[in-house]
Amino acid sequence: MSGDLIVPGVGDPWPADPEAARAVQERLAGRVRPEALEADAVSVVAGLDVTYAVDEERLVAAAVVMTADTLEVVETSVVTARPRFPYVPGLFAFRELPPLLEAVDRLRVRPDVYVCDGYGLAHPRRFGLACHLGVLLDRPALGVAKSAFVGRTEAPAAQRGAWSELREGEEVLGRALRTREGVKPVYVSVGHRVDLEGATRLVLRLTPRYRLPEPIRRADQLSRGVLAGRTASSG
DNA sequence: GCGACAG
DNA sequence: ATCTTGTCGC
Repeated sequence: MSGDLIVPGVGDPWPADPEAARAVQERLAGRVRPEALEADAVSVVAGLDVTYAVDEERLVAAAVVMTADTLEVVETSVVTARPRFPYVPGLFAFRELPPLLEAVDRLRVRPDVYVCDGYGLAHPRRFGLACHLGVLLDRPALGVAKSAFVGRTEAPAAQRGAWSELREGEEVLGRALRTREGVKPVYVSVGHRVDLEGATRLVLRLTPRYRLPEPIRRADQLSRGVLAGRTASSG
């Protein structure tokens, strides 16, 4: 069932170059299965993020599990690794996925949704990091990016909650969502087993104060802290 | 061909 | 992404 999946690990294949990586994306893209997500019913989420060292010789992946209602941290995990793939726009899942999957694997609590820092379907081959992670785990996942990569969008209204479609021609790839009044929007897209409306509403639940979803912010802080040599803190 | 290009 | 403090504004 999973024998042909590209999963990191001893003996598992991993694309050696961009061409092979793109082929992997094109093949796995067919496995993405959007489905309705009842955002208000989500109780536990995991925010994922990766921080790089200056020279990019080392990277730190972090997973922060939080309750969706009170945004309390339930569990965290951190994995340090060396990148297995160069950074290429559209292919960074091949850099971040190995340590992220390891971090996810170490969690004892299974979150309802994985919130990724990057794109889902809003990707050149419709298979961004959120799709890749979601498909490999066959679990709900969505992507939240800080800038646009593919597609075009009109600026959403200034108030929090306003959004506009991110589209390429007639194809809707995601939404530019205003999570804070008057602040630059974030780009939300479907990863796996969620829909755009549900993803949008969940992201709004996770952004009561800052521009980025709290789980992603916490994962970012955690990975940065570890990379900087700071020990696990409680803040 | 040229520029732009998630993190 | 990363290098980096204070500062202006709601």
